[in-house]
Amino acid sequence: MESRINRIKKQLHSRKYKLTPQREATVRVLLENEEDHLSAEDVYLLVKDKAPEIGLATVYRTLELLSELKVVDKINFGDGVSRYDLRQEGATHFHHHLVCIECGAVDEIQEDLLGDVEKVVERNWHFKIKDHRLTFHGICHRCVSKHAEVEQKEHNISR
Amino acid sequence: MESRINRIKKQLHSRKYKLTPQREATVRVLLENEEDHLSAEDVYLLVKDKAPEIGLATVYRTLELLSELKVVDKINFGDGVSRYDLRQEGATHFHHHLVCIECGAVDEIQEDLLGDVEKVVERNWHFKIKDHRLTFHGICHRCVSKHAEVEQKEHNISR
DNA sequence: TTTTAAATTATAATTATTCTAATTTGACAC
DNA sequence: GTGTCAAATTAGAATAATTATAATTTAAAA
Repeated sequence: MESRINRIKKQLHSRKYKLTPQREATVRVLLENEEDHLSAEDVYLLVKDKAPEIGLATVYRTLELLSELKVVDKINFGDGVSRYDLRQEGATHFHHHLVCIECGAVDEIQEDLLGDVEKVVERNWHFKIKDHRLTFHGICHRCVSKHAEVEQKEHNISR
Repeated sequence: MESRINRIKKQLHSRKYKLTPQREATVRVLLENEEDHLSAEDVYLLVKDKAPEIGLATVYRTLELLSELKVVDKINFGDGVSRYDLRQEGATHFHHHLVCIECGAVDEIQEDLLGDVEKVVERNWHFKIKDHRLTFHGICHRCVSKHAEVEQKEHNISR
């Protein structure tokens, strides 16, 4: 964790930005909640525990800065809120998401599934791809197996 | 166009909704601007020409209703605005987008590029896919060729 | 035509995000 | 260590997008 923060600090410095306490607290919150998909408000509330004097505007500015540096990616899942997701260190592309329309869970796919598709797009549409957003909407593995259980029960009853 | 509206009317009726003049005007605007990616506000302004008494809230409600019916898809390209995009009749999935980071243009890809990827996701993640959102961010063919022109000019000068 | 649930309007309220102006601070030069 | 100053922060106001409310109107079935 410390080394990760140090590397982000260096990234900031190389672009003449400072790692202020507020920024550091924000980064720590993101690292500690790596698997979540926090909104600016969520981050703000969590950062307040570490640095109670921080303002919401600072959180927004910090998240925007981290987006610029490609430390986080900003994404919108269709509710009206932007969410911020840590990018894996060294990853050149944003990872993919599975959004469950039943329970609302958001799972991640770190594998790059789009290599072939991107080749086709670059060749056929003459479009130079810099990044992508890929989200699947459907039913997550937990809800799918919940359905299976229910069906099993119904089957038992009808015997 | 009329037949398309009639089919949408039937879709509404089959779910016990009415095709009010406001809704019809909204659908017409969407059909007339099929290649654009209009925000609710954009739609509102265009509908006002046809039906000046319409309110913005009605446009929002209508667009939400059309989303439910899968006549349009709601999408967000990262500016804070939701945009509404007509789905091709009979298409089971939303089409893909190319967003140019230089000129802001949004182009569409109607081809289904994700067939194979979706099979992999369903098999490996046990996720039942219902829909998807795929957007590429990069440089559109127009801007790419603009770059090429500039390079050509620079080359000519340096001769 | 009448009836009635559904839809609309105008406006207020809410929510997310950005801006502003005054103040504070991190980091470098001395 | 101290002074300096651009960069960053804060609090709060402003803006923009979207949704809710309550009174009124209307599409369409009987």
